[in-house]
Amino acid sequence: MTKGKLSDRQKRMLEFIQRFTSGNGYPPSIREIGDAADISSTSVVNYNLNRLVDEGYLTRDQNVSRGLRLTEKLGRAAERLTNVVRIPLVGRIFASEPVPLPGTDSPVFDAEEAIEITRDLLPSDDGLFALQVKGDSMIDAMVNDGDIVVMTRASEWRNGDMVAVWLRDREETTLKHIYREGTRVRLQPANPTMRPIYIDNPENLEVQGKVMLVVRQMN
Amino acid sequence: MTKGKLSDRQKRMLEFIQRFTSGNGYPPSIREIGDAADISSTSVVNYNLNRLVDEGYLTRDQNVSRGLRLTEKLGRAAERLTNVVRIPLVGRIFASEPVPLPGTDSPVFDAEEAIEITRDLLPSDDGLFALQVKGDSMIDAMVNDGDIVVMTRASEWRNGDMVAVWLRDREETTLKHIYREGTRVRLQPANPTMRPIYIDNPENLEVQGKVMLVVRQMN
DNA sequence: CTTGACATAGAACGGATGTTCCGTTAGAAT
DNA sequence: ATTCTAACGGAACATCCGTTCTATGTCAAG
Repeated sequence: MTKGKLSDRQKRMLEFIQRFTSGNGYPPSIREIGDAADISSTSVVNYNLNRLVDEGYLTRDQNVSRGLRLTEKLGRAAERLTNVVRIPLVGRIFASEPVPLPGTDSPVFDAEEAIEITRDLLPSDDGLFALQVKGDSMIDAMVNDGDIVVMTRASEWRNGDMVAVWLRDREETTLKHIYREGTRVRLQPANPTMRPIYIDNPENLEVQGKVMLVVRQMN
Repeated sequence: MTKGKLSDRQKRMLEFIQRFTSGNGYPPSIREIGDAADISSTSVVNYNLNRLVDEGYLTRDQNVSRGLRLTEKLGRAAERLTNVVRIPLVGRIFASEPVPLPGTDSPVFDAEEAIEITRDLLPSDDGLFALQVKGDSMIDAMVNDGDIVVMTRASEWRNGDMVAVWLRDREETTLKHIYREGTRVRLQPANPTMRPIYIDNPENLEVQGKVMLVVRQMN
């Protein structure tokens, strides 16, 4: 075999490994590969698997059944797998109520509802939760009824962040860009035609989360 | 065990199976699960695996080493792989120019720039392309500068759809909800506080795509 | 108390699966 | 012709790994 080129057998093997793995959720055994690629001897399969390792298409774990995985050179299965973040949809967000926060207890698989977001849309990937906006009260934040807002629980914020805040005196939740200006805080609507709110008493301000992403689905 | 609830052991097992599988590319063996979940007996691991099958968290293949896979209830590797749609980012959208449409020639994977979206956010999955909004001119559609709009090329539309239209007489692109009303067409801004536009002459109206999804990333 | 369902532990069994060894063939180089 | 190497086939071997069986403890129902 010329270096860098694959024989027909090896191509069939790779193809089968890809198909089998994505179909079954686990890789094929040596004998299963042999059957699929018309190779009667397990040693030959083993031999060619090692060639494929040499060429950088596979990695193998010694003495482990089905202990192979495709490298990035081919299907980026493992990569894509981690490219999706599962975010629990913990509730709805109204203007008239504080943001419902997720319990710290709930592991991922207890969440009844969740949405999946590709990681490249998000800067970080933990402490995330999602809320569905109910009502038209967030239109000054350019957020519609039905939109899904993905937030981090982090209570620290930097100038310009869009945050969900609970205003104690007004008893109101809003989404605004937040800026510290000397002793007071400016809450700036995303809609540039609308006026900011100024908060002089920090007691009235409760930052409940930082908005990372807004998703709007048309039906 | 109460039906529908998981014991601590079972949670540990699931968590380990997830971690192991995504880390190694193949599922763990019964004994590996036992070691990780502090279970000395393989039969107990087997027993609890079957319970997890009963609860719908797993499927198993008989007499196959590492023959496990997580079900959709958790998020399955192979499924997640196909659960991502790659959408070409074909350009930017201005108010002052028609929507740039993707060439029919370019296959998905040749696109230099693309975004990946999980399929459950989208009703269909072909003929999709994405545009980044430039400028504040779409704020009446509740769409901000920098937002990404995912559209279908389909030129047919139904009442209530949000579409990208090119208005010939005004030489302007806008995003509006569209309604047929007798002989004329009503273009309704998403922002409920704003007034609709009425188009009497259908010649002036060119529907360039149907908006399926709007994504806003905060930096 | 007795019973039965449930969860667990340990051990043994046997099939599934990776590994190794030996022999053969084909082609290229010397 | 001889030699070397890559590739292959078959079989035996060792062990990895799923399955099964028996025994034990718990707890609520009868």
